Amino acid sequence: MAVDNSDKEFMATLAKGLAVLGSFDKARPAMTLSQAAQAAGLSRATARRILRTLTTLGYVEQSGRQFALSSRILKLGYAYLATQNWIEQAAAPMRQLSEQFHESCSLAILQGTEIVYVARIPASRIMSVALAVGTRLPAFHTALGRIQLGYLDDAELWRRLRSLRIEAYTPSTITDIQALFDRVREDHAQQFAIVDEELERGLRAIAVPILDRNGQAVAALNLSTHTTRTTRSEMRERFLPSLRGVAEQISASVV
Amino acid sequence: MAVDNSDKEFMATLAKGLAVLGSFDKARPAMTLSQAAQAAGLSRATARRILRTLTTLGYVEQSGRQFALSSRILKLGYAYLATQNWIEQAAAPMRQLSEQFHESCSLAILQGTEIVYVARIPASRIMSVALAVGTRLPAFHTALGRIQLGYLDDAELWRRLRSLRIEAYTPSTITDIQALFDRVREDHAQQFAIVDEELERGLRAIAVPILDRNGQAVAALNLSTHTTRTTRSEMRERFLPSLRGVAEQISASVV
DNA sequence: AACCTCTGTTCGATAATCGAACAAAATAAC
DNA sequence: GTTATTTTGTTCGATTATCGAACAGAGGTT
Repeated sequence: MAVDNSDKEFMATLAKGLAVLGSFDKARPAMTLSQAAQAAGLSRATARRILRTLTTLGYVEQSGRQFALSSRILKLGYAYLATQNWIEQAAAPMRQLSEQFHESCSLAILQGTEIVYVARIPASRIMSVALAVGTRLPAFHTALGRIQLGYLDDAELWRRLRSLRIEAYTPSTITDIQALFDRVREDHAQQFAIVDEELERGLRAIAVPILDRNGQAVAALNLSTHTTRTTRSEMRERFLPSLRGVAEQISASVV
Repeated sequence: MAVDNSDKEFMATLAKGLAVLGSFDKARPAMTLSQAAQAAGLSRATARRILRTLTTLGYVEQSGRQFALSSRILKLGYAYLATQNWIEQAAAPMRQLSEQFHESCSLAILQGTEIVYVARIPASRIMSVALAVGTRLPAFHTALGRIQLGYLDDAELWRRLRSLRIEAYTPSTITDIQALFDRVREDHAQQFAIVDEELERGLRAIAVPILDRNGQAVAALNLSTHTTRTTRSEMRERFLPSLRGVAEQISASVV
């Protein structure tokens, strides 16, 4: 774990504790003491002290030799959402949008080269992508990310492009960084992004930005579908007007 | 901040860091250094080191003299959801239920004397209660909580009742702890709970338990409505069969 | 029963962390 | 613009929190 040795005020113990918390994920829903030590890059004794402290505080639960996150950890994530009124207020209009088009509707914030989902209304379908609030996806290969990246200046956009670890998730993934740059600029000009199958076969999504009063993107809103259900032009013609309407509604409550 | 002095392995630095993180909330979306020190019960120098460490790690953002949670905290805060497949898989059937009855549908877990929402499909209505995942509400005054409390033995149920700080949220709030106990037992016997206006005027909800393979309640599922739209008997007759059906579906994916 | 893996505990050593005190910066009041 | 007040940044020696190797104990597998 990278520690900022130059800053004597940096609290390594806190960082280690958060590293342990952050090592639980979908692939590792529960871990033994030794597994957690390995996942967080710590000694067994240190990991043990951290896990026992987290258990005492209620953020982790121990069951036999297995440690797992407690639902109390949601309080930390919720605190962020609770401080963003506009996210709460987005839920109902997003639901209406989802109902109107029978597709999933999501709200996400750009963070570095990723997006993080802050609200999600799943489609009422058996074949529906299950994504929870908190999920992170690559920004350059999602409509939600691409439209927000368009609000960065060229220097910052290139900086993030160069830091990207390019991965071809599907045969459709754009991997040339100049092509990605151009696409971000085009999407910005038209004020919406459509991304097809760059992360997953069959997945097509359209997104528009949520703007603050200074005209800066603070988030993006999307509708996603399967390529067999909706064409790109159908998205542009049928989905986009309503998506823009709801985005403006949400933007109005952003401070 | 209460520190377990008896346990020499308890990591107070980690606990202090989490106390600072936990001091951000709806009432305190952003704080200065001194405010955070006060809110977390720490010295200014300690709070400063913690906030700067959290900022370096990306969980907090500094803007001038103000510190606020960063959206990156969602990764920690919602990692719990990522570790629970059954919650992800619940989203689509919950959405279908919500569509069928045009009401909000929620999934919540009991924790002490509170419930914490882990999934929510809001009704497609302008007058819809905005509740985010992570929201906590009193268990004894909600259908979601009352039905889960029914799975505790008498001793544990009384222990939690006695620790309850009774508050009359509305004229309809049950405040007599014997009456609450009786109601929990009755609801358990009938395997569903209906709660009317105990937390908020006009709010009526019906909930059923989500069971694990040992027949223990791990969560509860509800549908909520406004008292003017749906009567208690309509809930029992129209909502309950479908609610039970979806609850069984969700229970099947709980491990 | 033997072996292997994992966890619990302890200790002296190290360095992380503390917070008071003072300097510096920002804000408020006039 | 000036002055006063409030808040934050920085530093230091002191304290103690934290470290991890080593060993004992527990649990699981063969």
